[in-house]
Amino acid sequence: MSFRDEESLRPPGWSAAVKDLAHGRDSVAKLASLLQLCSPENQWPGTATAALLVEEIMGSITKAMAALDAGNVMAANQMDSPSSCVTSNKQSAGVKRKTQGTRTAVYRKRGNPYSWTRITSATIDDQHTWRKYGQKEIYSATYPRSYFRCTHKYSQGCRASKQVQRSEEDPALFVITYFGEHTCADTTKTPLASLREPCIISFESTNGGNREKENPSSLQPLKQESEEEAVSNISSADSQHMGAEIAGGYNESASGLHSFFNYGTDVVNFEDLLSFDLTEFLQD
DNA sequence: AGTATTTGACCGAT
DNA sequence: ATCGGTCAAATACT
Repeated sequence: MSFRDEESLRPPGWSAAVKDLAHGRDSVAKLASLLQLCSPENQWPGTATAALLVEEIMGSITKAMAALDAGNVMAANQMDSPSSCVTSNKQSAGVKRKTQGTRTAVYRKRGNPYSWTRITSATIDDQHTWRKYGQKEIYSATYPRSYFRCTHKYSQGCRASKQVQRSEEDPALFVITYFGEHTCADTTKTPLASLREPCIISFESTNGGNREKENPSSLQPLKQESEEEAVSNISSADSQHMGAEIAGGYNESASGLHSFFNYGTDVVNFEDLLSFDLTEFLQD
């Protein structure tokens, strides 16, 4: 589909809305930069709250832009015939595997700006059920990355997914990157909404980042949702130990539970997180 | 038996 | 050519 075709599908004011959101995003980025200037000595009591609010605003903008984009994609899909899900030429020539649909849309995830990252040292309950569909050794990364999709991807067409990877700086931490919004019926809380639980945003590096306990009620009881098992192949013995340790640690003390956003340079660059490619967004 | 996970292969993006 | 995201058969688990 050409850019012009997509443009004609957009509702009136679509571009203006995107531009306004982009402006808001820039403003939030500036505010985040100001907050970053607050050293531990000169922080005022509302620093943490302000940081949380900044993150929430950013999340809202992210979701709004994602929603606009999703609507655009839906419109685009409606223009495509069902036969667009065809086997690639290579595939039909190969015959090694069953046919797979085109992955044109799938690969948009690489560099996808509509994502948010969470770092946690324990299993957390984001109120969604996930199913692991892959694990990959990542070049220049010590630990493998695990891939999860929403359990209701096929039953309800939920497009949410997440990636879990052990932190390079602190192997006890897990970096969880969420993609897409849950549209499934069992959604009771979005990952961002869950951040309304006691939680802190850190604008510092991982090593020096502020951490705060997450609501213990958010622990995930389901095996399939445990992040420590998500990277189980790092070392099965280690992960088993870890799983027991986390479970036991929680019962005895919640001190081991930390959940925070980190937009520091070591893990997630805040600018990167906010760096929608507006040009691409408008033309994609 | 049904469901979830593991893991090698496939293939688009860079 | 390489990397990384996804698929799907095989396997494990309940």
